[in-house]
Amino acid sequence: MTNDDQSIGGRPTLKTIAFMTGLGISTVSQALKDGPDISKATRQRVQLIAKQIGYRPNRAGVRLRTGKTNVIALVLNTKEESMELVSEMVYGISDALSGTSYHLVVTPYSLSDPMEPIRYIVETGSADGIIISRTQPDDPRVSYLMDHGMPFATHGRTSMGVVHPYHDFDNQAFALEAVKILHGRGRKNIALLGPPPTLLYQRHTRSGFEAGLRAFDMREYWLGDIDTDAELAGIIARGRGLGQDEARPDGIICSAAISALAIGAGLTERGLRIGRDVDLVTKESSQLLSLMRPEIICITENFRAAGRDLARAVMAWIDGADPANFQFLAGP
Amino acid sequence: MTNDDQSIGGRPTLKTIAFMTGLGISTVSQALKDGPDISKATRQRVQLIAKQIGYRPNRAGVRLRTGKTNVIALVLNTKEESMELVSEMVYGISDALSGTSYHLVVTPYSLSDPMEPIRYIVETGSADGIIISRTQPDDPRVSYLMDHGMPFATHGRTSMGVVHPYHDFDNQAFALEAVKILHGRGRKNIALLGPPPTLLYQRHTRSGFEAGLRAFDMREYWLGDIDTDAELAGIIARGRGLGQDEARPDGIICSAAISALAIGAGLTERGLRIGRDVDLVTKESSQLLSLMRPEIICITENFRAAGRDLARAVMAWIDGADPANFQFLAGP
DNA sequence: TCGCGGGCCTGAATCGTTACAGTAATTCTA
DNA sequence: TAGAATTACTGTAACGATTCAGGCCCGCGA
Repeated sequence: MTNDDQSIGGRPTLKTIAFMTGLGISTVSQALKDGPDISKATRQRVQLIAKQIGYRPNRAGVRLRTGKTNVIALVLNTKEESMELVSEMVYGISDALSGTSYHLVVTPYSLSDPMEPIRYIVETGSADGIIISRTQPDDPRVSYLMDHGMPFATHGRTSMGVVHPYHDFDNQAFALEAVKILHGRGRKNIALLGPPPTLLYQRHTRSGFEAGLRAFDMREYWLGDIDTDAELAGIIARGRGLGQDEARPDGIICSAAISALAIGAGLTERGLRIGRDVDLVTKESSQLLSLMRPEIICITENFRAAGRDLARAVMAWIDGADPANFQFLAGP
Repeated sequence: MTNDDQSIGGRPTLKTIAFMTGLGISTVSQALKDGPDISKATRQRVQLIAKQIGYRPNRAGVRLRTGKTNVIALVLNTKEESMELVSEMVYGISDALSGTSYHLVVTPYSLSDPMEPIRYIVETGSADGIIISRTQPDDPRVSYLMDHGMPFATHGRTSMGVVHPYHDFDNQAFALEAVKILHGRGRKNIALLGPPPTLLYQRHTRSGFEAGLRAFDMREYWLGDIDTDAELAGIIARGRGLGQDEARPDGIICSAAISALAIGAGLTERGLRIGRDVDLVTKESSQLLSLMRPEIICITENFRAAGRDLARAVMAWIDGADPANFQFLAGP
């Protein structure tokens, strides 16, 4: 015999409530989830007691029996993710998860293989849904997750003809808007420091940028083979180089706050004044940049909202909703 | 009868291995953890097969049976935590956790009550250990966790006469060093923008600051009732105010990068040049600040290392190690 | 009055794991 | 060589939850 002594301590279980109400364990279980076979009176009685004693279902028990983990996993890359993204995304997700039974597990990976954490989660069934970032146009993680029937949502879109939830910033609109702003300030010769070509939003950015140039009859200053994922030192050097170039750009559009800072630092070193000699337009996700460097023009990307959308999308998919209904494109 | 058909699909369990080896389930369980009652030959055989088929213990099963969750919880405040801290701490912890059976659950709270998430975790037993930040001199979370026998580690120290693991940046040494640097640059009249007095490291910072002033025969410019937790707008305004003050400081020491930026912005607005009219020394945790404002003098605080230390400390405590052995003070 | 269908509740089986009390077979002791 | 001790392994009972096949009782129709 084990602990039949329900009066003493420990965390309440169904057994505790069963003992208190004089009902059977299975009755209590059903009553708590408003099963139709249980009389209304009993349901209310059970639920009242449960609330009184602060009953909370044991996650391990539920998970073992049903396979439901009540966990959402956020998979991040240790190296390449910006600090704002990590922090804000975590908060956004937690926000959406608060009040639900879900917990947030963060699973970073430093290894070169982005599939590894995904495979681990699927194989060990350690989450009900996954949120991934740095989405690629043809992302093997997406096909893998689809194949294995694991609900997920991506930060950024794919171009694989697969329908899945995503939240994406409208980088095309951003780039177009940025060009427009520069045009409004009389700029003509524009450089673009965009994301690396492995990420789909590079194409969106590029496309918006080019559309803008055409619309306003401006020309591109080609920055060369450099992107926002490059080493900061390299970006600074590039900025320095621009300072010496006769044909230097008079406007620069940048897809990441930190890269804007870096290229700006390089320009400043060479005596170019931002906001006068050159205009700098960038995305930023906190008010930090615009507050501290008002001469840099900022367009806000809200990672917290992204986290919220993604978490809600994954939960909905888990609950059987149509993933097609959870594709968000956030305007600048 | 249920699925006795171990040959088909699904994730391998002890039962699978038992079937394959012809042994009993409990034998397999023991063999996998090198139980002394099992012959060496059998142990090796079982372990070989387990490796071959990629057996991983079911977390829910273990958790239900043993109560061990294999989870470390990181509890953060949504509002007050800096983005670098969140991001870097998460990575540091993950770093320490990788290769172990632990998962990291992040539990932010936006409510005013810092005890709430702590209570939740303890009451529902949803983690084996907890990492908390923004530690106060007399922190109710610490007493609660001690009382309930839940292993934890704090970012920052307490002054409660309770022995527990912590990782703290040596803010006393930082402040002293900062004063020394300012002295080396010929500064005399120093202001301190420190943390709020509710946090213990305010005292450490203050003490190092005052020791430095005494050692180098410098004097303090009293900033008034303002700290690094203040609204940015307020800090900027304070910086602006300094620009108009005849007796203004010629050196400012700041405990947070973002506040340094803010006060710097205020100073700049009033035409004071940082690095010439005033020197600004601050802590920073990423290279971001040096990029934004190279004229600000930076001393690095490494949150990633903090996360690593804290995670290791908690795991060790869970394993029964003496918490007194895991108190880290990181030099500037 | 008999039978039958609801309404309301319960017991048993199960998820994967571990702890513990056995149980054979073998070896050792006297 | 009988009995004790050791070795190597196994069955059972939990941990807490859910599911499902009953079971009992009552009322209603024939």
